[in-house]
Amino acid sequence: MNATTARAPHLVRGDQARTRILEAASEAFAREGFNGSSLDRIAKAAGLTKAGLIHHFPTKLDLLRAVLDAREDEALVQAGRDTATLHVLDTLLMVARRDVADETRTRGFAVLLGEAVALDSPVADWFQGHYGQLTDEIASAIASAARSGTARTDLDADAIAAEAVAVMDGLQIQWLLGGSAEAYLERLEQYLERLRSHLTAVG
Amino acid sequence: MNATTARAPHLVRGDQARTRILEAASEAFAREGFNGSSLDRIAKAAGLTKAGLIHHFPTKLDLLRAVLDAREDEALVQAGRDTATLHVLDTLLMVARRDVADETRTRGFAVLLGEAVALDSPVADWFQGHYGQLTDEIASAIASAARSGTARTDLDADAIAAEAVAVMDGLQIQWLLGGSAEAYLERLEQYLERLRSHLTAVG
DNA sequence: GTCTATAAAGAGATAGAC
DNA sequence: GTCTATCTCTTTATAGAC
Repeated sequence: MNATTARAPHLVRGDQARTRILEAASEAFAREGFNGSSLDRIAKAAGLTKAGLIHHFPTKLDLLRAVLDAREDEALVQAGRDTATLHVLDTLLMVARRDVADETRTRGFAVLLGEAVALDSPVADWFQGHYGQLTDEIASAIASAARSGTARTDLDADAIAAEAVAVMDGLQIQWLLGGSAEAYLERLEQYLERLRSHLTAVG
Repeated sequence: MNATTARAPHLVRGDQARTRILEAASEAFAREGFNGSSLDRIAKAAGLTKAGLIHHFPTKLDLLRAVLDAREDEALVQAGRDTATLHVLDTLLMVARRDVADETRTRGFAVLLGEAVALDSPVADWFQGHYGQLTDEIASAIASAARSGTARTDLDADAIAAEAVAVMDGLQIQWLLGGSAEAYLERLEQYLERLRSHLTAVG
């Protein structure tokens, strides 16, 4: 799928420096953003010099793209997902719980998302793809549930999916800006419950 | 309230350079973010040199704070707001419409918000205050409506307010990342209608 | 694959003339 | 209030040794 996951498994083990760099970069982005961070500091944190880092990632943008690709939301993409029923809503809550458990990574991506909103961002397309995939997955699950009689049929699955993703993102911002993780999860759960009621109510 | 609005009206007219700088900075932040922009380019866009800019805003951080303070969400804060009834929901839609009408400014603030999520951001407190004021206003309106019998009493006004703000922010991100402004407004309206039904339904 | 050394450019901020 | 000139520091990236 991407550069990271496409690498043969037997090569991953020998790639310790690359992994250390990616982790250090993710932390740096969470602390200072992409534009605010420097290759020198990231390299030092990863335990090598800037020139050593450049050997693995020729430009700073290459490093950013590698960090993004290394994420890839497994929670929804990998096996175990249920893309045909309203259990997607449960999956969303699981994704949020994992985000809370790994605050640094989540903060890093939130910062990168913010920077990607800038007009000339070179990674806007990455986030567009990321969001498109997520909302499509949710929307198709809702539509599928409607077809199978588990949900009402008089609703706009795309709009509902976009709204659910929006609530996740918006509440996550509030959490990262100083709110509590508990409030984040509680409010998301409360919203999803209400959404489920709405989706299963008789039209 | 802040440095900008506190300035006496008769002085505003003589402050053309300051105004031009703030506008140029807002545009620059929307294009390249805070960390990605430079005082030199902002100054040139405002029609003066970097040293001339520094005369008005001693440091880059001073400039950022001035841009933030120059916003101040009038839509909810100024006269005309209705903080005691569920008309706050209509006000939220009006705020979104104004945001759509001034995309550059909205994008600039979305980018700055993203950068503020970074751990060591010096303006995180500004956004905390901004969000706190907005959600408090909405929450108190909902609570007030509940007391007066216009809304049910068995709900968590703070949670609902936070959720509404989250939907606005999340949908706004989707719009700015490449979605259409129409979808943003339609989906927000759809959510607010459903929320109103929920708030006024019998508990 | 990692290093030292260096280039080349750009950043924020200061000093002082006008 | 705006300018020119400069300082100082940091940045990304390259060259070439080991």
